[in-house]
Amino acid sequence: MNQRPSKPIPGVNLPKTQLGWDKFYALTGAAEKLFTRSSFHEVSVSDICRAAHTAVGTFYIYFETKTDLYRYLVEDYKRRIKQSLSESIAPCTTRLEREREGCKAFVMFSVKNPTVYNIIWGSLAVDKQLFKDYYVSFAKSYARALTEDREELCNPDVMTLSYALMGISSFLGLRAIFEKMSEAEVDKMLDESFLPMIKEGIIRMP
Amino acid sequence: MNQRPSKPIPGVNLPKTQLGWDKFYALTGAAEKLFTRSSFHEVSVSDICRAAHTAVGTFYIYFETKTDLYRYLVEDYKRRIKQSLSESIAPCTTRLEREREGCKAFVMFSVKNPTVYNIIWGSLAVDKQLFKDYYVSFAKSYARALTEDREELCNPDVMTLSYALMGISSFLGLRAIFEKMSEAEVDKMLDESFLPMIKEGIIRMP
DNA sequence: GCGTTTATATGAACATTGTTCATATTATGT
DNA sequence: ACATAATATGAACAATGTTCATATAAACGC
Repeated sequence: MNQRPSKPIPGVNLPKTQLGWDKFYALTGAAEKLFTRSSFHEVSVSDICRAAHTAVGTFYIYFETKTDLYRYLVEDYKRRIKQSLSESIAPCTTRLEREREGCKAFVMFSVKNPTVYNIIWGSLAVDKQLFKDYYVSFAKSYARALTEDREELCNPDVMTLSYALMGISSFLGLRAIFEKMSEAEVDKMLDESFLPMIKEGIIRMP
Repeated sequence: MNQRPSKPIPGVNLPKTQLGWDKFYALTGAAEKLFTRSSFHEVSVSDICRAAHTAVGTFYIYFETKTDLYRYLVEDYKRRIKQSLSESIAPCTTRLEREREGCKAFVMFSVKNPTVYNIIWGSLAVDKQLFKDYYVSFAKSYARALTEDREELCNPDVMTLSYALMGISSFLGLRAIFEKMSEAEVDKMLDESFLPMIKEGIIRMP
């Protein structure tokens, strides 16, 4: 389930024994769970340690600050989102299908991991550069993918399209969380509203 | 410049004398300035009070908690954004124009007040309910407005449209901040990419 | 004007937080 | 089996959000 980080993360000291990894994942898992219900400043380090059955000192072996644990969660979510997207898009053959399945993957990921918004958008309050890098890099790879399917697009401005599509997915995911949507409801929203929107537009022209 | 809140805000005790209002705006003004550079958790109540030349006790006359001051700032941005939107949309006669001018108003507001993302999205790291209330109420009023122009829409699902359009505006605003766009560049993006998108869609259908 | 009440100002004091540290225990390599 | 590195622990510290008793200023009735 948990995948060990490949590249080093500033402020995070990765364990070197199995016992260490157990404690490490106990801490990150407990933190993620606590952040789902409460916000960053409502969760204390001792809350996290109590939930993970560790002492406070152990926390500071692996994370230099409480913020660094948060930074680790950002990187981990980024990896998981990209993986979920590439897996769901893989079998698709048209851009339309890729947009539908990509949007669905993101929305369902959001429903299953509502904390993703706290982590990604909340990164604005932690490290603005981290936040900007996240979306700029996401937009670039999105634009690259759209360029490959450019003959299937109405408009050649793939960068604006990328931001618009990221915005749509992000806010539909937000709504899905707010309304605790089931997968069937998400499918319905995508088929009855999202697909018509990207196929025909929003405003009916005479 | 400052406009006194009309409706009561939970956790905020509005002043009843001129001296009170002076201190109140000194506190909110200092806080907004401090939150532009640092995040909610990095700014202490004593930082705010020092910048506003008030004692800590005075802070707690007007705000029950530090979070309640933040809540006031969110409400103030909401009011300013809604005002900017309604002013820019007022002269429009079609839904298409309203979407263009509404989107432009939001993007230009973002460019002129980049802190808006720190405050609104940062509210996730402060009070999740505050964040949810902001977007749920925004979506509702957006959907209400779309319903009035329903004969001009391709699709009757105004709630999904609201979230999608909020997403597009939000992310185009984000891009405009990242790339420090000028008003001319924003106009170009809206005319060459945003308008075609909502008029004809994104995927070219056979 | 004067007296009373309400509103506001103040910073020391308190409880809780993020963080550090000295010390004890466990794992690893030879 | 031993030495070294890695990990575990919770009491102690500095800083934070908040409260409170006390002092000053404004508002109001007469």
